[in-house]
Amino acid sequence: MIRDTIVKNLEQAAAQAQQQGLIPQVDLPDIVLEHPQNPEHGDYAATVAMKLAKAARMNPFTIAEAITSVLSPIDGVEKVEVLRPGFINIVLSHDWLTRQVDEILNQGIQYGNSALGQGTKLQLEFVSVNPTGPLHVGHGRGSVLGSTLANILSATGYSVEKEYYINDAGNQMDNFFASLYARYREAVLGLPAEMPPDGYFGQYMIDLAQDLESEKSKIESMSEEEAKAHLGKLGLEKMLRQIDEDLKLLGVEFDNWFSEQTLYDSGQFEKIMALLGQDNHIEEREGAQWFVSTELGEDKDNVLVRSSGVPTYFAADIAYHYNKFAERGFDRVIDIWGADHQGHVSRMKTAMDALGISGNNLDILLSQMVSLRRGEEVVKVSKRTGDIVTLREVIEEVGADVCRFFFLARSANSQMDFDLELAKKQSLDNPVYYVQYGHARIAGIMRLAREKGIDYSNGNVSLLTEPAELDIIKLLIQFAETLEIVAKTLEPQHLPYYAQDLATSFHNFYEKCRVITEDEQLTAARLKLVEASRFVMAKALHLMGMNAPERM
RNA sequence: GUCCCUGUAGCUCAACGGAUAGAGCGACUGCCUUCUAAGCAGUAGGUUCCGAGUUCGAGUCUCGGCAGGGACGCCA
Repeated sequence: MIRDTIVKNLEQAAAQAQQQGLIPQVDLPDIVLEHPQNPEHGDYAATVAMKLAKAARMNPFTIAEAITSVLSPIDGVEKVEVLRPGFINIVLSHDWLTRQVDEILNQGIQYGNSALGQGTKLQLEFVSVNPTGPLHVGHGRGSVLGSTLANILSATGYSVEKEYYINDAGNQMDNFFASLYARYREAVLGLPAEMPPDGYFGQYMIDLAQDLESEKSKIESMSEEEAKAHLGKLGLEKMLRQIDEDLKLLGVEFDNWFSEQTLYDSGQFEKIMALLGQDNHIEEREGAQWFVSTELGEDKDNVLVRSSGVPTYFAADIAYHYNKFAERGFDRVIDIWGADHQGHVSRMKTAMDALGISGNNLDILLSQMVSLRRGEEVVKVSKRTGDIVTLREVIEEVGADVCRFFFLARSANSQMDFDLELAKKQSLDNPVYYVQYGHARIAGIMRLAREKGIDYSNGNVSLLTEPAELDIIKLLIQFAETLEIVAKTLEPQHLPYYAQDLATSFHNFYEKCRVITEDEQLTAARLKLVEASRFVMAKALHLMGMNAPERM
């Protein structure tokens, strides 16, 4: 990327300026290039001179001049200017810019990819909802976040595996089994039954029981324990299948579904307990096994194994994460959790440190709560009664693309209102369609070009001189930068905003510059630009898991 | 009480410590004999919750308030 080239050259120039005694030998800050808002300030701007001013005890303007005076020429850079108080503004050359159109066409669908991740083996775990009920909107947010990050991290050179962790062991499973068995007795066997007090009371449990009606004769011949286990196994499978289907509606798929139960079956759990015990991180109190995390800087200690002998969720999660790093060899792990798990973040990292795995290799993103609204009316959600609006209902109501875009465009750590009314009412003027319409217009032009049999392969891109044309090119070359920003910050909202900017600049171009005209030379050049825009626009949409429609 | 997230235009939200804080929706004014008007151009709309501090420079960092949400269990 030219951005990297410029940074490297500026670094060399700064070092050289120091060697020549133009500026004092102080530590050089990382050189950061930004895109100035004001086009008069060039295409890139460096602020290094201002940052050096204090340590160097020099006027930033003088520092900037010193650096630029020894800066060697850079291919693609036309002009380097120093402006008060000490900005180094960089203007790209017209020739280099237009050449990028050919470059994009050469790279095709690869354009925008980078080697940033250097093949780092990375696991992204998200959703991981307990399979005891259907997904709701909040889960949709996490799943869109996760799948989009996975796409972008793959494009930026990480070797990514997407995983869903199935909590198929422990308390909530017992509860689920007991609830299902009770519902089955009532709904299928017509017998009295008592739901567990903290059971799952949603209507879906009754539906689930009725779906298993074909098991009736088998169940009747079984003991209660056998029946519970049998129904539970089938019910769990059905729940998982439903979750999988709902996620697929949103365009979310996993590479691996990992069962919690296997941690116990494989001895993984025993292993981490032994490891922690051996380093004196475990103490027994009142019959329970405690992780002495206060000694590692945590606010409190946490139970790993209850006095009943049943391990806690936390303990299983430690074993699970140990498995990710130590057994499966991931270099880096990213988890996406709901904000209600925030209290778990710090102790999880601490546990990793205790096992000799740096918690720094574990990133935990929290996706904040989503509340549903219908205009002024707040859509009430009650977990206890199971009275929830499911993710599937929302997708069916507003569409998967709208759903994905709305979730993506908001930073994960902001709570959001999802207004169903707005998502639908706006549907014709909404940013989602604005972006997709940009792609459809592009496709329309290319379609016409094909119908007319226009060969633009020899188009001369240097004929692209209109500001509207150059604006698009400048945005196209920012695509890879945007993907890297997302990969570094793990904040995918930059991509939908980029896509909107690109759509704006294309719509503007469309209005000002007719592509297919009598002028064959210009037509060919512009078709190249349109085709390059199509690659990038389609890729941006696909990375977000959205459709890039040919027509609308 | 402690900890985490948030507070930016009427609404929903952006903005690696940089130059004149931006989009979409909503409001108002223009633009369709042309490759799609699901578009374009323009106008109005801001004490970035409040107060201190750090610095050449703060919506962004620090501290203290205020407001909303969340977490503080041998639940997950």
